Amino acid sequence: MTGHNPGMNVTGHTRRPASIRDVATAAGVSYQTVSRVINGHPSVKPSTRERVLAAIDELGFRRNATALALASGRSRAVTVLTANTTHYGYASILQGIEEAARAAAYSVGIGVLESAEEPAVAAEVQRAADTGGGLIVIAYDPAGVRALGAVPAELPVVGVVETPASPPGPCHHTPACPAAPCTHSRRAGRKPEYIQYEGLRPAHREHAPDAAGPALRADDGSVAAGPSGDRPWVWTDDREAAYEATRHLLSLGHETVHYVAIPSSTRRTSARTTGWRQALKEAGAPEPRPVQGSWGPAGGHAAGRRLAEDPAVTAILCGNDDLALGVLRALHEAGRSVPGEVSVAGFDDAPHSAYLTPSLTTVRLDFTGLGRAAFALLHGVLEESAQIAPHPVSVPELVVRESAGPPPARPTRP
Amino acid sequence: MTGHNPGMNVTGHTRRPASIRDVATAAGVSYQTVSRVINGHPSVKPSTRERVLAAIDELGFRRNATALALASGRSRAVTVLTANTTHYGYASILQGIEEAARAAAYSVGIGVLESAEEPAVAAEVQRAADTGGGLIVIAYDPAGVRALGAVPAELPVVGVVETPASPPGPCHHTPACPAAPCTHSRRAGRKPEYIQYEGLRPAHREHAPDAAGPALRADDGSVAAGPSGDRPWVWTDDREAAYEATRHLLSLGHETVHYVAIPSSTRRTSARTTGWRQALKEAGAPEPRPVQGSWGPAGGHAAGRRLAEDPAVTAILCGNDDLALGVLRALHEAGRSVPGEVSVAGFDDAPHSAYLTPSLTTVRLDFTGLGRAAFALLHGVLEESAQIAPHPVSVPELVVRESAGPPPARPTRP
DNA sequence: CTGAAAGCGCTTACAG
DNA sequence: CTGAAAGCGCTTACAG
Repeated sequence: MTGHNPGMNVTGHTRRPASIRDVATAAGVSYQTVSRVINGHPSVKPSTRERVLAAIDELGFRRNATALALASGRSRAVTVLTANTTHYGYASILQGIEEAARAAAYSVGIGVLESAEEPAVAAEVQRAADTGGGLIVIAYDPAGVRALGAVPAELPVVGVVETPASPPGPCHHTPACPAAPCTHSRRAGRKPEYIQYEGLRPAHREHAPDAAGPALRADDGSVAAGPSGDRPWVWTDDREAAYEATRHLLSLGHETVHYVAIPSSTRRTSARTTGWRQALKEAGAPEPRPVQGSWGPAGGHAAGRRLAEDPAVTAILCGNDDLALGVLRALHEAGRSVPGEVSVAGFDDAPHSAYLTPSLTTVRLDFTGLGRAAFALLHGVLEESAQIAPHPVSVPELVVRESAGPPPARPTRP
Repeated sequence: MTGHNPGMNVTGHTRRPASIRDVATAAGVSYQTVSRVINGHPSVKPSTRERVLAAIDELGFRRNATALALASGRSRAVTVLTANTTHYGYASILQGIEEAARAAAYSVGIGVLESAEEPAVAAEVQRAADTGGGLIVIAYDPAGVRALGAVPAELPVVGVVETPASPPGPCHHTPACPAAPCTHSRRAGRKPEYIQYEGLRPAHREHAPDAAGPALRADDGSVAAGPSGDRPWVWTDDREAAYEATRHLLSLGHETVHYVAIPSSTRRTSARTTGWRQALKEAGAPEPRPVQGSWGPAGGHAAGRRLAEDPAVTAILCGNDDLALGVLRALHEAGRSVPGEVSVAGFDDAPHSAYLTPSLTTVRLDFTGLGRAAFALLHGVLEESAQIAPHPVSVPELVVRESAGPPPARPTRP
């Protein structure tokens, strides 16, 4: 009886939850035997196992997760570090992680990166590290990228990244470290989809302390040094998706396609921007300057106002659906009809996009699948026994709706 | 050296994080003294405190949260139980909770109630209880309401509820339990907003084991037996907000207002439905049957199609903005102009609502403020020292935009 | 197959 | 003001 937590109250009901000692007493065995039973240890006589199980049931025993974590050093917990929890993509990734974590009996915590400043990010990473378990960081923005970089090497982490550090290609297994398994890039269908690189298991880290491990060695033998360092990651091929969307707009007859960009995770140009640019180049279309947007509709609205002033603009690709919503609104305010005069396409296929007027042509991305894949990867790093089942993430898919069509019959440009 | 966690690696760097014993050795004191320093205990000689602090800094010591939780029984953690993490209201409440929790150095976990079936809900509550700390349950739907009801009495929990169990009114302090403080209902401004009832602190629970504690005794002395039982809760006054929105539509000249409902948290009619009905009654307007919707735009679309067929319908209030989006789309498909022929109003003021065409008249609700308030309340229950600062949640506010206007000059009804 | 010991990293009384 | 002891509820070797 420690005073602050008496075992019983006046009515004689147990107050403090039953411990393995309570179960042991009830079953007439030592508490070590109870431990064996709850851990599925094979060497327990069936009859005593029965008695223990009965006692567990009777007392409503639940193993104390805190004590388990302290004694064993493992914690069956994952915390998600992210700059945002409400935008469609972020929220869906979080949802996918939670789903998979729940299925694996992991608890999931979240930590929001409110600032992208280095000290604040470091503090948030520390906080997450303090709670124990593994980390998943959504590195779609500068705060996330910095957080991923600030994770101490000994912590198990997987990044959800915008672009892998190295061009995707088959892994080169390093003979020097035979114990480090390497998951080859997996592609579902023809198109590149997402690639899982399995990081080195903690036990083998010491064999390959250099920044770019074997999993990061690209096709051509060059060593990548991207934002995600040597940590395992998952991603969707945004570049490819933007490429397809731009080609679709071009195929409708537009001379070129303007682009309203989401903020990039790094100083360099984003994957979506790259894909858009590539399609333009291949088609020999003029390449307008991308308009910088934000994440929300307000940014799209501002960008749309500027674009609406230029009569030469007949097609606009937006970095996400919220941006597209703002663009649509700005075009409406400017009296330019969609898709009659201007075509608009988005990115993500957020839940509201199908119900807009006009409904939005966009690219569907499987964010929840991405979240599940991220967890599966982390799970594999955390538990030797957990096998990383190939976790399919569906390929980005162009969804054609009302907001994009052929350009005006008689071009408005002089 | 336990084998699975050696203190050092080959290069001589510390692998295992520093413990208070390491700090004690470095500072030349006992580890109990280190404990005193990190806990801000007053009786430590300034000079030794200095030395300890220096050692802490040098070793990069961070107190192990798991050990702290096990030894002290307190855990500075909150887990949020919710049926959904992506809808605007739910996601925003979660955001508010996380914000406040982070400021208080609490970790936040989430558990999704995927099913509303009793066994699944109970299992999820158990899982959340296992992780330790306090609970916040979003009880806007049957799954959440059941979860709130399934929380064991000894666990600290606050509910975010649709409607308080009893009509809001001043608390009746119970002289029999003088130690149980009771926070009086707080109103910001004229309109009812949200009320915080502070539950009994754990230490005093035994004095009032009856289901309805003093905090639940309503104005008239009747004892409430609502969905949230005797737990503290927070809420926004949806009834009042729906009442105002309906009155606004009526004031525009509509003969009556149709209603597309979100699912209710209980079998009884929802707070929003009640407010709508009350406004109609007061105005002597005919009361159409509410159309049952879901949470998303698809439900609104289905409801909108039916309402579009009835030429007598000139005004539609929707249970949330996503529903309104679907209704808007259905009206457009049916060739009925908004607001020319039909007026539409939503609920929530989701981020996209201002950018729709027509932009949506709606009621702005402060969900993040509600989340912060929920955490503040829990914090007060968890820590004697934590003072529950009056945590203002802004009053629901009608936002008038383009989607609602006067009815057609010549009524379309026969 | 099962029990007794030591330990995970802390805190909380209890001594001095 | 500071140290030595016992304990939180488990697990992991170590005996038998």
